[in-house]
Amino acid sequence: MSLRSALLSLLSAEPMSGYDLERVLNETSGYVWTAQSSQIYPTLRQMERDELIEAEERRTGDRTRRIYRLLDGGIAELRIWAAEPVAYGAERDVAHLKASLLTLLPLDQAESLFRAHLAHYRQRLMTWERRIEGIESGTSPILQARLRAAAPEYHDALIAFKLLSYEGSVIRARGEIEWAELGLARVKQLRDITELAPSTK
Amino acid sequence: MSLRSALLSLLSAEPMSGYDLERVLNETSGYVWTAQSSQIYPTLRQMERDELIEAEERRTGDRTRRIYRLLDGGIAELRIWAAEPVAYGAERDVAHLKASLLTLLPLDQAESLFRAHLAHYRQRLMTWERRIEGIESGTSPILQARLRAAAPEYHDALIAFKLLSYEGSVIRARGEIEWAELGLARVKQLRDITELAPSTK
DNA sequence: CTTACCATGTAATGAGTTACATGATTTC
DNA sequence: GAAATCATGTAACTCATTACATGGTAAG
Repeated sequence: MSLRSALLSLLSAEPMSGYDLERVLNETSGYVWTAQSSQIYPTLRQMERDELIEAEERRTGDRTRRIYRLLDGGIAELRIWAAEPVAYGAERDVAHLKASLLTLLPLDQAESLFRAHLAHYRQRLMTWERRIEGIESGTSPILQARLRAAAPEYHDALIAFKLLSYEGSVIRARGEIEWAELGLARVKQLRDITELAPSTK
Repeated sequence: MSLRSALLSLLSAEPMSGYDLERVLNETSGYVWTAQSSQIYPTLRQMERDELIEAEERRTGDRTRRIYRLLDGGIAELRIWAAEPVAYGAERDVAHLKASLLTLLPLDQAESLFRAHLAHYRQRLMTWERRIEGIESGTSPILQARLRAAAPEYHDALIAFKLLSYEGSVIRARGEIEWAELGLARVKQLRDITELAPSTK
């Protein structure tokens, strides 16, 4: 149900096509959820059948776009879902699993795992920080749409929670960077030990 | 392939049954991966067919246990998998997704989401910290098995990487706690604003 | 006129969850 | 002798990924 909620959430800002939703979900907004078109389009059709959303077909020459609009049922479902307590489940992380196997590998490969981890999350961190700036400076188009659609007394809350969402990603990215740096330090330590070992023996 | 690797990794410490593997994976070790028995047993059978592991059947009275032992092919596959770069994919988090929808809910419900988040990760944090103590004090049975199986010159690396794996979980839990506290602070702020609002109008 | 991007999907497969099934052994 | 826990699975289903299919429109 999470993808449905993510899509409904985006549609609560403004009506959009499946193509738009995919872009906002994956690129532009870098949301806390992602999906590919092959999952998005069927999900939209299903939500349409469930009367959560409604499509308006728009023609440009020979091509048809389906612009989806949120219905009352959709808002209701979104509210219900958001209010349900989170079912905290298993935490799985391939990078951390690999880290636990590093004793099987030469130290160089351990090092490159952490370097890649570091590079990845530094990149992510930059992305999220730029988004936060975008919200603070009012550049974010989806937030602008949201603010237009909402009564002024909700603007503070809208901005506060939107920021919070990205701040969560920032905190996480910082944690992963911290961990990767710890990993690199430990690899260095071990390298020093093994370099000393032959002479000690 | 991650579950296979997690299982192979545990079997590299010592031979175990499917039942043991489930317990170590989920409870005892609180590993960076989890799975239920319904997924573990078929996976073991498949790995047996692929000649990565080998089962020895043991009878206790009328009951049969299958004790799996790692084969050379299993170690090889584990090495290859660990050396492959991590395919960093989509990050999905239901709690963070819900947080982005909190404008739809009364502040009380926003608060309870963060409180639940806080409670959950405080619990987790305690678990991981206890495991780290267990490794440092040499109480962890699976680490003991690993150390028995490995040459002494690898002991430092074994402990260092095992610790690192848990430290990653600790860093993460701390981050989630930080985020939840930030969320609670923001809810409080908003509550103050909305309480003032009627008189301002 | 060709490349990039717009736009919507289907089909097959894989990974993981939920629910169910079955029975033995140990512990109190 | 009842309850907990040991022990191994099967079946149905959901969610997500990968690969494919198809064609239109806009920009250079």
